[in-house]
Amino acid sequence: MTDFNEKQIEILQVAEQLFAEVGFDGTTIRTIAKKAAINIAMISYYFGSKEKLLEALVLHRISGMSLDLENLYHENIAPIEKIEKLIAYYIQRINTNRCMYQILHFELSSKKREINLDAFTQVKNNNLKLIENIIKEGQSQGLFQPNINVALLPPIIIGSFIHFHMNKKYYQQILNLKNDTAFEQYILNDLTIHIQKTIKALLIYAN
Amino acid sequence: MTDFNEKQIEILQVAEQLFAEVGFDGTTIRTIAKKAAINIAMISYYFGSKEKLLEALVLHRISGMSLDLENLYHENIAPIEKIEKLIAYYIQRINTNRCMYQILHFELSSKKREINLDAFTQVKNNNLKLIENIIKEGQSQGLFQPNINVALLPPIIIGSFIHFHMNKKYYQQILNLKNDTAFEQYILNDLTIHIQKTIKALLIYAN
Amino acid sequence: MTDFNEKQIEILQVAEQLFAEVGFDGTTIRTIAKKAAINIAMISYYFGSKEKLLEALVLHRISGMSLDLENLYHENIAPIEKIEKLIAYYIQRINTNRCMYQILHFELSSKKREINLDAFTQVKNNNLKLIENIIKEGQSQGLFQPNINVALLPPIIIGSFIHFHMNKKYYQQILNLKNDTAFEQYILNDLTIHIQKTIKALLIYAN
Amino acid sequence: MTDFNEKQIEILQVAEQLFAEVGFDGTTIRTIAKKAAINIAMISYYFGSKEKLLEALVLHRISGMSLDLENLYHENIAPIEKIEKLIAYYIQRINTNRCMYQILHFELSSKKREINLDAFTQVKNNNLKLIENIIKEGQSQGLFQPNINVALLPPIIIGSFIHFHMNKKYYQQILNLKNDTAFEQYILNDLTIHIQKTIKALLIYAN
DNA sequence: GATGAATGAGTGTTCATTCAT
DNA sequence: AATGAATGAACACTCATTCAT
Repeated sequence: MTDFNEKQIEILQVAEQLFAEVGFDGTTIRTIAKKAAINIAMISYYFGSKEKLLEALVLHRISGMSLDLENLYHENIAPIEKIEKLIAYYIQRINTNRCMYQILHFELSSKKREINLDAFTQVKNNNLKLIENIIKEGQSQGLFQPNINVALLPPIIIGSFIHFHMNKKYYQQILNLKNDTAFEQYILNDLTIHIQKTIKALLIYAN
Repeated sequence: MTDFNEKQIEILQVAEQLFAEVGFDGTTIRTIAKKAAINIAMISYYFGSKEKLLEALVLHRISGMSLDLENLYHENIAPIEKIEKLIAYYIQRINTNRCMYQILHFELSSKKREINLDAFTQVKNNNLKLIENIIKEGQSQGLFQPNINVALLPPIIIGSFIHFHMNKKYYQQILNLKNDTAFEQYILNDLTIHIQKTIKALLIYAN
Repeated sequence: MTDFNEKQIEILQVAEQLFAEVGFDGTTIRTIAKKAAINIAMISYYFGSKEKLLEALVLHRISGMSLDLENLYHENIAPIEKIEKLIAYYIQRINTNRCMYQILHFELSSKKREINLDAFTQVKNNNLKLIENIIKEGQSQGLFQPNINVALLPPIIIGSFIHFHMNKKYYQQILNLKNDTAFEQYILNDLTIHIQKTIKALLIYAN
Repeated sequence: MTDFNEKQIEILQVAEQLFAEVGFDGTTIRTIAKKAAINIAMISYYFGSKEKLLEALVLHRISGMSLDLENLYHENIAPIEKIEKLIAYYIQRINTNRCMYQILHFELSSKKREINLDAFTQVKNNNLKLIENIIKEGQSQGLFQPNINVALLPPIIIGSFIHFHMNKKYYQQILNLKNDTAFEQYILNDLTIHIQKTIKALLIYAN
């Protein structure tokens, strides 16, 4: 997948952080160059242009956003447990790739650039398929409700997480999370449990 | 609240759309000026600077984002119905203020500018309080589960919506929504119902 | 013709000299700005871009390159005298517009830029027509040879002058012209006479 | 004369064409390198710098621009015929070396670079000497006029040709020369005859 | 109160050249 | 001998802002 050298990787990492923190337009190649300790010309030299750097970055990182949980489906545990595991893993995965999600969120809604997001679509399809399979299994066993709109489950999981993280300062305040570690812990514990509970309730509860 | 003249309102409207579409950094005051058919110098003249325009915009629009549902609480209907009504109203309200949400989402996570978002915090607190009251009512009647993390309900509602809308193209494709109207309709019908169902299940279902 | 303000005229003059001396590509807008004592941004501001400055310059100056000798044709002197007067005036005119000729010579043969030279074509056509009329007059009076290729007369006049001027250093040396004044004088006297003599011989001499 | 290897020759050829077409400043070493299918570093490596490449090119090509017509002088034909032959040969020679003439024309008038053009001066002196000898022969036989400014004959020949070629598009249009071949043929026939006629008239006609 | 003209700082990019290999 | 990687300097241009009127 990666035919990037050490310096290129360094540039990609720095760019990812900056694009996430201050946006693509808010990031100058001089800032990237300084932070990555490379010459300004290197970005054009390596990637062609600032915009192509973004494209390269997205392509480079997007593959790692797929849920590689093929074996989860075949585990000998109840579907509800699979869902729990999946959500926990999903959230942890989003959390890891938070920067890229931030970048993509902006680019998806921006009418400014037209970057190729086919790879991202692929990832979303893969993840959706995985969820769908587990749901179907639970439905065939009569454990889950029949009328589940599977396509709208990722929005709940991802959306809740992203929104929670976007409003970090607010939630740190009202939930009395005094530092970043506490916030991170809250995500991996309370928020995860909350989302698990929510999805489980939706799957099981007959309305 | 508004001591803005006609031209200023026009600028704010144009700015809101552009900031939402291409971001703050991606928007030039020349673009705003051209679209609003005013002189370039007017933005600095009226608002002080581009950044202060953003602040003025946020302040100007944020008040309208509060859920004005004081009377809903006192309506003589079951708490579960109140929740349903609240969610429908909430989503419709977010949908109306979509541009501003987009802007705020970026600014909240951006480390670039330090704009005063106290008013937004206030709105969030108000909305949270409203939800909390209805939940408590339901709980006191033994209709809702006791252990509800109320603070995490808005993330589900807003987050799901925002994520759904951010990935508009993707969902239009997989849900076969052929135009913008169909997409809008899907939000106000299917997505709303889905979120209502999710929250209701969470409130009622004992895990 | 000119809707340029004082500063714009200044820029055009400086640009003309520099484009002629070191070429368009050899001239930087910084050099122009410094020499014209204006801000770098002014060139883009006034003319749009460096290339558009060139176009504006050509358009601005080209009209002055037409031979305004309508009355010469109606003067009551022999055609041969008209030719003499025309050549003297022509050379003096080219000499005055030397910079622009230099620029145009390069642009005409350059495959790099595609600037609109219709106005220049017009000028050439006008000048050619004027010469043609005088020649025809001389021919109808039996003074000039009948088979004159009129279109090839300007190349002799202009070409000789340009080539002479291009090789200024060389001709200064072999003709012992010790300074610029002497060189200029040689052009207006000896070279002019030489070209007049050449054209006259061609028109009169039967081969 | 040439101690250049195959690759160097290739570079020189490519450079000559590009310098003529888009100018020295308009040509990048990357373009040369790509067209000559060599590494970018090779130009500096072989020639020292881009500027030194130009000098090497001029030196390399300039020797071939001398009129090698020593035997013409001793041919047993009338001086006027010698002049005719010389002009035809001269024009054909200039036409062959057109690219180099273009380059030199720009460099001669450019105040940017200071390249050594002694070799070119030598060539011009040689050519002038040759013409001078033939003229003197004609004068001593009483065939040519006595007061001929020999130094101003090359400007007529070269200048006319160069100017004609510079304005290729214009003359193709007004002379109805539909393609490059027709244009080339016109040069070798009509233009050559025109210049021959002009010079002959000047030499013979008593004014 | 309102604006056209003007500006300095900063943008992404390209340049000829160098250097380690 | 030859080259891919790398670089500092310079490029044309755009930016938000200011100021005299």
